[in-house]
Amino acid sequence: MPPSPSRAPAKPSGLDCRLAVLGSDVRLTPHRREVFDVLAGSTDHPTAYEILDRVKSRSPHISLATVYNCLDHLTSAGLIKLVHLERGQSRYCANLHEHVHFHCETCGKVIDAHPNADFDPTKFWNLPKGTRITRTDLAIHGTCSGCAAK
Amino acid sequence: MPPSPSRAPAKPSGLDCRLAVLGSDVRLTPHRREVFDVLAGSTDHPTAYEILDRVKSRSPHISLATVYNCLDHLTSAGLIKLVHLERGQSRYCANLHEHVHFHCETCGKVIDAHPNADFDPTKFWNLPKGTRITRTDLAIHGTCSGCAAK
DNA sequence: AATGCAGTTAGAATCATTCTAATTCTAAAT
DNA sequence: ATTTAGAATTAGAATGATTCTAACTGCATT
Repeated sequence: MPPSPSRAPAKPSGLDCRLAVLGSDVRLTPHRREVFDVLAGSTDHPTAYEILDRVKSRSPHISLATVYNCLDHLTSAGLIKLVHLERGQSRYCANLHEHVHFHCETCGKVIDAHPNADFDPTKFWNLPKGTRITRTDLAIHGTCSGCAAK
Repeated sequence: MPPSPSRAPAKPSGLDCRLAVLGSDVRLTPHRREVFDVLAGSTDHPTAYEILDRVKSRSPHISLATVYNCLDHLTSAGLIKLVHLERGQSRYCANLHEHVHFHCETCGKVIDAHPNADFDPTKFWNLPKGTRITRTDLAIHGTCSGCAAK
């Protein structure tokens, strides 16, 4: 309904830009773009509701259902990642570099940690023969340096 | 306040047995024991609701709220583990050996995989100095050998 | 026996997410 | 330019998972 205000210049229309990643692709509609941009500009792993809040400043009429919709599309296209650290709300992350999530059990903060060496899960764990791995999610729980200092 | 810690050997009733693990302890009430036993006898990472179903054969009147209650107590005592692999229901696991979870995205099955080498997360990821780790959760997603064969 | 408190319960309440049906928009075909 | 089919979007309802509430039970200490 909100006919996007400022459409990108070159394209026939803002809708027709696609981004191919990992073999998949998504139509980057204005809302999907905004959701993606908001997430890409966040380092705090926001929830769907927090993303709604942030997108609202640009698209005041966007609905929560649309945010979920956009997030689902972006996730299945591999443009963002879904993170489950606790019960309750899912969190999202646009950092596509290989990384793991550190979750502070005291303040709830989630920090990305990047690898300093090659990590191959099959080196450490015995998976049944024939298993195919598509992705690994490592969550490290504990106390962040700030909370530990107190 | 669970009465006196100095309650020695002779157990006046089934309620009074405790199990100390990792510094924490729980009163193993009959329900908590049953919930624990059901989980310990399962290898499929059941949800709270599935656990309710299984406990019902022994305690037909147990309620879902009590199951959640027991699971929370057992979890915070370190007797069982909470597993988050997907949106939706949490799953529980009584395997306390170091292991990771393989999640088949096709059939939904969750398989425990055990280590064949020492795994030290700090060897691979740069965490801010001062971070304290209490536990790590590694989820490996993919296709299990059965599904991959098809 | 009286008291106090943890454990238990059913059901209500809440929270997160998904679904539904109506509507709007886009892209391709006329 | 118009039509058309299908995708996107919406508000609100519905569902599902979990937590909360208030009442009740039963053990354990007084």
